[in-house]
Amino acid sequence: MGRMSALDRKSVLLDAAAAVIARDGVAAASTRAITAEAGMSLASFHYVFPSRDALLAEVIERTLDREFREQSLVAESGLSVEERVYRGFCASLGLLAERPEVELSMFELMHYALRTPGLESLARRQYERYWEAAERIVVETGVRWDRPTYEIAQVVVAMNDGIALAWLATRDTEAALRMAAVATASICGMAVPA
Amino acid sequence: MGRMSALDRKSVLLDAAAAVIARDGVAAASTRAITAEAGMSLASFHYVFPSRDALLAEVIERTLDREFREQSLVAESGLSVEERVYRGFCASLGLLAERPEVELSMFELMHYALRTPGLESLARRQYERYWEAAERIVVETGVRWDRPTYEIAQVVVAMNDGIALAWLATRDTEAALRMAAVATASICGMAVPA
DNA sequence: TGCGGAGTGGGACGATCGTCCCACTCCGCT
DNA sequence: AGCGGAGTGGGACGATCGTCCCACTCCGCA
Repeated sequence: MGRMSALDRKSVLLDAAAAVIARDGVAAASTRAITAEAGMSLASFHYVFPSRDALLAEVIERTLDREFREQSLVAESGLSVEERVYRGFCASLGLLAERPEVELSMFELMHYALRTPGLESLARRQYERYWEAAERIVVETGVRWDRPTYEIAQVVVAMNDGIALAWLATRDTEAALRMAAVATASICGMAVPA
Repeated sequence: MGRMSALDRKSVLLDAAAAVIARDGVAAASTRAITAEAGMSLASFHYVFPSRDALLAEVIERTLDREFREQSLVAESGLSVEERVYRGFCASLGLLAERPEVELSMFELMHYALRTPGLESLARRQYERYWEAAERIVVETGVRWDRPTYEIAQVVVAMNDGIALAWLATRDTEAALRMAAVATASICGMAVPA
């Protein structure tokens, strides 16, 4: 590994860690596995990060932040609310089917944070960011709702997570799509007709 | 540790493993930690189980089986469907608040199975048992539904999981109760009025 | 009352873990 | 051109992991 600034190295290590975690799980993301994935020596790790947990904390922030960024309720004009919400769930399912390991590692990271002393607050904060990101999407729809948008957002997140977990465990796409349809109806039941 | 049959020992070890996993997580459930919890020597472990993974597989079956056994939609007469479904979600939330570690370990075990070669099918099978158990409860309500009961059950499980995950991450009980209310309305929207 | 085998304890193996240390290299500045 | 410090590599530390082995105990049956 050639020379590079500590900042670049940090970024490379974070990417490598995310890759290892997605491929082999959090438990397999040892300092050695991460540096090997990044193609650098073991010493470089502690030159940039004080500890493995410090890196994992940053991985959690970075990974979970990227999660919802890729998603947005398709705001094509001419589509009904139901159509847009349903497409949103389907898009989420598409991402899931495309890269199951990534979504699985998302859950793992959350649980790792919940288990690790000093990182519990990180889990809480990240989940609240989930909610905020979802709320932003809910607001973007322009639909009027019969209750606060953040409540809608929380329900969307919960249903999305529940469906994702079910699919990860069973790989039953039909069931997931059915659940998405029910979730859509449930969400849209809270929309106030224009 | 005195003498006991291999079968008793197996049971004691399984209980000890479940306790360690609930308290400290799957990653901390080493053979040493488990045998120490059970108060027996390390050698006894491999006298009963061929490997750590073999024990964990049995822990998964045992633990997840117990999960839904404790739950049932309160079938008190004179209560509306909405009331019963909502109470069911609340009962689930009560269990969650009472022993968060147990529910957290449930998720962890599921993810461990999904990550471990040879145990993926176990995860799938266990989740399908989840569905079956939930369906049994749904059928017990005696309510008529506008679609197959197993579809209702799958939605119930997904919503329950989604709400549980949100609560574990944020410990926001108010939000969880709100989501339970929305989930209830969603479920009951699929009930056919008598 | 022996005796065989099921059950038990403690130690040891090699592998891997997170972390640390120190000698070395090489870029950027004077 | 030389020099200081940021950046790098490889090896080593103690701890812990899963698994194994062997000497030992003691119950149940002949």
